[in-house]
Amino acid sequence: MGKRKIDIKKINNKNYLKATFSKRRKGLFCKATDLCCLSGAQIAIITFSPGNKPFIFGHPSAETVIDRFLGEQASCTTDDHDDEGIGPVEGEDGHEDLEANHEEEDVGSVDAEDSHEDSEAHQEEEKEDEAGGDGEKVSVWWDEPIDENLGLHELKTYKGLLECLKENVASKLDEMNKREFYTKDYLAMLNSEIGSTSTTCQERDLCD
Amino acid sequence: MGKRKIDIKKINNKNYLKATFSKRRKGLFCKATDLCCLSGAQIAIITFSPGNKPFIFGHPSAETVIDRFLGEQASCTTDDHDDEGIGPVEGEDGHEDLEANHEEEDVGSVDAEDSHEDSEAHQEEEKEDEAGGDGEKVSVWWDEPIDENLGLHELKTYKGLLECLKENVASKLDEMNKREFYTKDYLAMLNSEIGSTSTTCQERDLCD
DNA sequence: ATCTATTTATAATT
DNA sequence: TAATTATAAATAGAT
Repeated sequence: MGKRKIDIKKINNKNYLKATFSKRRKGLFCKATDLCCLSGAQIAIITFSPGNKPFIFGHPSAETVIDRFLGEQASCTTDDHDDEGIGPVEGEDGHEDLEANHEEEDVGSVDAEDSHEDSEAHQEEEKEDEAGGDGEKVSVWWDEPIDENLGLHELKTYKGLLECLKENVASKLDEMNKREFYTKDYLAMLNSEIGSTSTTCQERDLCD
Repeated sequence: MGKRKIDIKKINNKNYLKATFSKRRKGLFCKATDLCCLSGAQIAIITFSPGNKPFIFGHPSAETVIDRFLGEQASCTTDDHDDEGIGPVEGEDGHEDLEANHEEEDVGSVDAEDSHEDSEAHQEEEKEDEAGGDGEKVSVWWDEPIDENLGLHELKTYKGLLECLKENVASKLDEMNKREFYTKDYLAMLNSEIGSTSTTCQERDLCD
């Protein structure tokens, strides 16, 4: 998908690696967003970059999906998970299916494509190298100031994101309620304000 | 990317929904595979289809990546995770970064694109609908019979997958060792045979 | 499931 | 590091 076909093998040039990872991770998250919006599927993507920084995508939230996964795994493994009942499904792919579920869950992919942040929230090895620019941060897009350089298009997108957020928050609270989730001060943050009405994240074209 | 541009909004037609989810999930996993192979990133993707069936992708394995994520979250949340210390990183995106890491981790994305299986392994609602064909299953591609309609190309791919598998299995065992993982009878299955040598999943073009 | 017509994603380049 | 552009890929619609 570029000016030239490339072999899918490890990139060694660091700059190229960095550029490629960035572009493709964005593309991957966009694809996930599209898939969520189109099908209403719940998706979580956890990536650790070559630099070992986490990039997370989730609808309705990464935790929700992960927990559901771990929960099902656990219930398959023993009878109730206790500590680390991680299970079978593996680094594979190649299932095929899809059922019904019209009505029930709508979409609402929450992710903010272009915002730069600085990294942190990790205790391991971190060695700055080169190609300065933006680090990253495990923070949330809705905390970012809005103004900046938002065009009409971005504003529509932002609106869509907020609608998705509302939906996600509602679902998350529901989830937390049911499973007595403890997500740090996440709850406190979300407690502030939220309605829980309609749905469908239609205006959401981060992937242009 | 089709004969016509479509709006990214909830699909209601069940057949179309099913077809679209299948195609796009495959595309998503392919993208993830490529990204893993190109950058050596660790990626886990958990999806619950509209029919609430799980489709998992992981390199080196979904559990490895999830566990790492939860571990880091936990260590950020309190000081050491105890039970469910899920944390902050949310349904967002928009980080930017990438470090060095030449040498260290090679790629080895294990997933089998085109293999059909039947679903099961879930206790919830399951209603067969229409558009017969392949159901799905939380089984593993390497259990599938090989012969079928494999062309030269597929065989090369398969070879690559097996190499990746070997690598992943080695890493998984290592992981299990370190963390006393209990993964159902997965262990038993893997115990059968495995070397642990080289690496790099070069022949891996499931995404044609 | 296969097959195109098109739309997207993205490798190179600036 | 953010554009631009030429191409390779992904996929919507149809078979």
